[in-house]
Amino acid sequence: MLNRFDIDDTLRALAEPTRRAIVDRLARGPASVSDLAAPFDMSLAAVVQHLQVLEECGIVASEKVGRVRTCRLEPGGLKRLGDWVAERRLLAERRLDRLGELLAGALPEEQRRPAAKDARPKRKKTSTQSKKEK
Amino acid sequence: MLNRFDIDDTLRALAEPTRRAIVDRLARGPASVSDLAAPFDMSLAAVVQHLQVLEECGIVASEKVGRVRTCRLEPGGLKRLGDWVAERRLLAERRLDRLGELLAGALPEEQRRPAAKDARPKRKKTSTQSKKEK
DNA sequence: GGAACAGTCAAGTGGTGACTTAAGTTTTTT
DNA sequence: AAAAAACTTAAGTCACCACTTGACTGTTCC
Repeated sequence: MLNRFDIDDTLRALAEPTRRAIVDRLARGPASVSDLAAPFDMSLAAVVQHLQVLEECGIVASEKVGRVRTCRLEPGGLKRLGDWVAERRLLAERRLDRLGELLAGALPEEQRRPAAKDARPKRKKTSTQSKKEK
Repeated sequence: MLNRFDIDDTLRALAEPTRRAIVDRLARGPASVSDLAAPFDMSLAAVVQHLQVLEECGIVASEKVGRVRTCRLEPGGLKRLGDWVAERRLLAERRLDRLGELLAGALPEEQRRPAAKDARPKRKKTSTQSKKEK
């Protein structure tokens, strides 16, 4: 229920320099829409649109009082992204750890193939292996 | 150095479901281009293009041996994003802490950070340009 | 040698999203 | 009451980007 925000929206929101600059500004404290718009060389309407995007994915919250809308960072927004990143890093790192143990453990110095699913006959062709990347 | 990658590319790369799915797959271990492409209902060329994007921002690395290109996660890629997020979260949270202390009135003034500068201008007397010069 | 495999390259297309301007609303100031 | 401030909404434009197709290169298998 509380997770009506998904990571896709979050990442798309932050994949934009202007919106990231807004986040940077808001990390230092709340601000009005006009304050947020001031540094940018674009229309106020454009900044409002950016704010809508940030709000729809839960990174920013705002509240209107009188004619002024005050925006602030919503802590949960960045947390969700941080968690997403941490998850993947952990997964990949643990995999590497296991691989390391495997390598340290029981391997002769024989040339090792990357965890082949099926054993393929190593027809070693000693000739030039052109590794042109790119 | 190794920091020719910037956060903009990283975030734009991950702001795309297919590329995130590729990252998820690679978090479980290396895979060939065809392996990566298999789950998707799109051309191989499209997947290759996604991989190029992921590689250009340092999230994925790959190496070609024979006719097979094997891709893997580059740990630094996700780390940089994690750091970026953590920075902002920390900034925002510390601000909230200071605010909380301030409200509680529990601090002798000499221990306080000069937070006054941080207080937002309630009113900008110089209501200069509501319209930009452009 | 030739077929199948694994990927690469280039050009083209459609949709999305970041802007614009222009007109409207609500609140505050004078 | 009128004007100004601070947004808000809508409609339109344009560039970019995800994806396609098709032709091509290099490698492995029979």
